[in-house]
Amino acid sequence: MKKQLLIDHISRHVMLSKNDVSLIRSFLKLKKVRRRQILLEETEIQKNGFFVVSGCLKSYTIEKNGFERVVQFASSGWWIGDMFSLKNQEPASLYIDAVFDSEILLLSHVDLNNLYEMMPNLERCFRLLAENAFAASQRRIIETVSLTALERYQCFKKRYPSLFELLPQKLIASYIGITPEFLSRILRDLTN
Amino acid sequence: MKKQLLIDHISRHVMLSKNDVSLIRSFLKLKKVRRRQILLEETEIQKNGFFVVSGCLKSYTIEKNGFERVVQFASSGWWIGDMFSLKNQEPASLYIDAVFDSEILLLSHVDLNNLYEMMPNLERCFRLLAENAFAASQRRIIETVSLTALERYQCFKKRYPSLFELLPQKLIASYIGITPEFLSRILRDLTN
DNA sequence: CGCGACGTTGATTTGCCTCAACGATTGTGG
DNA sequence: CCACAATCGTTGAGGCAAATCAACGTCGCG
Repeated sequence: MKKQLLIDHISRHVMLSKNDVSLIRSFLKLKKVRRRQILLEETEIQKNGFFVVSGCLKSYTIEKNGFERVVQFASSGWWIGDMFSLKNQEPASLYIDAVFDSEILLLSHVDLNNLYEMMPNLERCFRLLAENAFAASQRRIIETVSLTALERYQCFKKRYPSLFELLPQKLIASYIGITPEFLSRILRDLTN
Repeated sequence: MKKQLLIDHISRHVMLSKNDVSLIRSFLKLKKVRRRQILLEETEIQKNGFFVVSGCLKSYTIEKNGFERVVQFASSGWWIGDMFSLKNQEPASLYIDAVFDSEILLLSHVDLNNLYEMMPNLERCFRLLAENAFAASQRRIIETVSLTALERYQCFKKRYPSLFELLPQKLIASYIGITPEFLSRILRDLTN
């Protein structure tokens, strides 16, 4: 069943009792979303964390000129959200929408905090997740400022091969911080 | 006493019993470091997390051309480290050194994990810290790619006013991802 | 004192963006 | 099922933000 994917995901980090498992399951809600469907908008307060079962979501900002700047992709087995908004229940600064038709699990901020009280193990799991996310994010900052556009492209391809195959070029360009036109030129020059 | 600063820091997030406090204190080691003293080098495995009591540390990478790229500053009351290395006991990809003469507290990876077993509260504290660090890091990625050099400079000044006053211009330039020469030009144009 | 680190400035180059136009593909409503 | 719109990738011309390289003044410090 769909919820099992999340249980497996958590179990990879910490041990869960049968009780824990059914408790967690009871708080999850499955949701199907269609391509381009928006799940979170800027200034909105994010109540639920999103865990992707199938398909793919992305978080992004919209700049003055209307340009979408992708912050993160999340395909099967990944969490996504606006951490500031979720944690502090403040207005979000990110948008989140579906890149393809997707299935996701919702876990509310309130329920998660209740689960922490009941299961110190779960708190450990989310500590580890946050630490990993932070480390990856630090690495991305370094890469963003110290690599060229081509190097960032190759880096993305190597690190997320499955995403790389599915995503339109345009979104990859946005993620690595260049315009679609310039990515197109890079690829042309690469194969001449 | 110096260790109290860290206790206060933790107490801002979670409640600690007297027992907890003395247990934590027993694991801390105070260390004085001099300006430019290196605390962590690339490929080294980081055993201790660093909590700054006074002075200022920075983490950075060194690029092919020898250029130092600052990833993070940490002044009084901040943690700093190579999260990947610390968590997984893998070779670090960052250097850490002292910007000024500093005093820091060392907390070993192993001791911290033992403390987690004894104090679920502490695990909560570090979950919150990691989540905050991740959120801040995400925000920095957005700013890095979507703001101009001048805007990033003003952003830094506003967000870290105390650091801003102390740090040499060169290091601020490195942090916001430009050359010292270009920052110099920006400032000249700003005050004409 | 003399050296090294820092900030400044000029000249030149370059990586990447902007704007505009054009096929190819996708998808969608009539 | 076709026609038309929307989206995507591509290409060209031109422009700008920021890097590079080199030279020079200044200051703090050993």
